Amino acid sequence: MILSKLRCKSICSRRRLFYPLWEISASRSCSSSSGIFSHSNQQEEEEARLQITASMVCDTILRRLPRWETSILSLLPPNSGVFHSNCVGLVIRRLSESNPILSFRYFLWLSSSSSSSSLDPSSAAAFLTALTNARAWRAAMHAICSMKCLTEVYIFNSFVLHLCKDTRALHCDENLLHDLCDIIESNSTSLTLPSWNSALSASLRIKRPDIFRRLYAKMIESDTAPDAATAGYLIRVLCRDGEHANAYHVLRHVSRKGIIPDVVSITQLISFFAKGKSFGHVSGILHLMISGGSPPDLLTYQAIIDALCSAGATMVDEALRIFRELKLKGYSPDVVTYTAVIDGLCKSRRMDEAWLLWWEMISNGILPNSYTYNVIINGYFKTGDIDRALNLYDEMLSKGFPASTLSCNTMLSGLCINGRLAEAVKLFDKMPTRGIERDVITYNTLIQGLCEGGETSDAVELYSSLIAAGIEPSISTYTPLIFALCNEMRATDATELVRSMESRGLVPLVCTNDFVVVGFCRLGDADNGMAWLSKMLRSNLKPREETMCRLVECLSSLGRVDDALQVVNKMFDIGYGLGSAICRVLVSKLCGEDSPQRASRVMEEIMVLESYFDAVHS
DNA sequence: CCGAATCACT
Repeated sequence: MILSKLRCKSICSRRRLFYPLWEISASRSCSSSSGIFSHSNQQEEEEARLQITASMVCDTILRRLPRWETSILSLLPPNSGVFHSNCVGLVIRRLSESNPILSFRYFLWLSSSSSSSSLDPSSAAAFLTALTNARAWRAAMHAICSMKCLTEVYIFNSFVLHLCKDTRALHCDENLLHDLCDIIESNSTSLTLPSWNSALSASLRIKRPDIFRRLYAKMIESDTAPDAATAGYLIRVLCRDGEHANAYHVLRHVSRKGIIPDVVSITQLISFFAKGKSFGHVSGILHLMISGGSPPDLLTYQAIIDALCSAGATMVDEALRIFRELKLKGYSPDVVTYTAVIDGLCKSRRMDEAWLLWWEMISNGILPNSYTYNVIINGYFKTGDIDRALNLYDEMLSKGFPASTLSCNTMLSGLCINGRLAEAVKLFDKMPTRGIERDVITYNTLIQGLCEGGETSDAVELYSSLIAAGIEPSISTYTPLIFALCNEMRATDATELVRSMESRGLVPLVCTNDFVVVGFCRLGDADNGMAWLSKMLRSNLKPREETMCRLVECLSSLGRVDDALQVVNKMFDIGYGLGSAICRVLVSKLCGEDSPQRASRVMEEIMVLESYFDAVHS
């Protein structure tokens, strides 16, 4: 509060306070030479007088009289030397020792009341050091800006280092680092490598890639050679901005010079490539780390194992291989590693192996946490082992892991897929009374359960309460509802929901369109079926073969042979064949009509197209 | 003292 007022005031009256560097050094050398040799009485008296004045100034300020700024001038006439650089230096140093904030207030007063005072380099250094130690960052930055020539390089570096370590301050005042960046950019004083790195790391911590880039550009411009830490930060900022390819290039580039960034940064990059299943890149980076003498750590392997486990059942064995290798190499997998592997096994429905690993983990002294419980409960539910799932859920609660939105979601889905709808609904109803928030997944899970259990109207009602609860629906909210409505001869209601989706900016799944087409066929509404099919084709969506067959069937049963043939043509365009069942329906339809010529023409056409299709595919 | 993991999605 006080500081911000002072800041405003000083911005209005920013004056040149200090002599250029050469003047200061000239006056210093002059006084020191006169100190050794002919020390005249006059000079001694002058110095004594300045010391007395300085003491008076300090006393006045430290007594904290409410308006010391005015009292000083009434106490001390200008010829007392109150603005003399020696006096100013003495005051600044004494105040800096006892109360840095008062020293800053004095500094501001000085700049607004005298245009001719100066601060010698050692006083300026003491002043800045005191402000730095007091974490008075704004004050220190203001002082640095006022002193056009920076005192000592190491003082500025120490200021930057300390400021950049103070993450809390950087978070509280979002512009702090930005303004520091301004100072660094406008200053010719170059920073040392550790200071550059700490500033880069700070801009990463407060999530300001823009500042990072400015700092990095200035660093390169100032000819400071980056080191491994710099490269690590650069890789991190590129990963954060989604420029993984560039991050990879940086890694390759610096590694050729023998620089290997820190494991954390490289792990972020590996994690990205692993999630994208670019395992070639992953192994390349691993080799680079090992040959560079900076071997991957547990979290690096964990990222790879996790990606392999999420990549599908075929990759789980590879994850297991790495997991075993990791243990042989002497790493101790932690609860996260075990959870990832157990999850992979659960997702591949290999519950026996998952259970073995669960016990291996416990016998290694690692206790399952809420994540571990959730993945294994989910696994047992998926494989239909409801009792074990329920037992483990109770065990989890008894171990002190509270029920959460996520664990309830797991339970809901487990109960639903095992046909225990009533219990799922009961759990859903109890959630708010137990203080557990329901999220979009909670609703989606139960909506899907109700739809699959034939309780479509309850599901639609649940959808309304989701909207009423102010929760934003997702694609998975609508998909099962639309599917169920189409199955239950309510295709028109389903299209209503498709429109709601689109009005919310949600793009329906391709199969959702298929459902709608089939839904209209069920109703015998071939016009709407055709309309939705052509909408799909216009949007470049590929309908399923089954969907198109249904429409052909529907059209022919209505006697609309021309339309049916049009759909058949589209099917051939896409590359679908024509099932013999559809052929029979079409032909019998045509033969049943009173135009045998047309029937034979159509048959011919079908045969030509079929043979064309076979030719293309053989 | 860092950078990790679990639920829904036909």
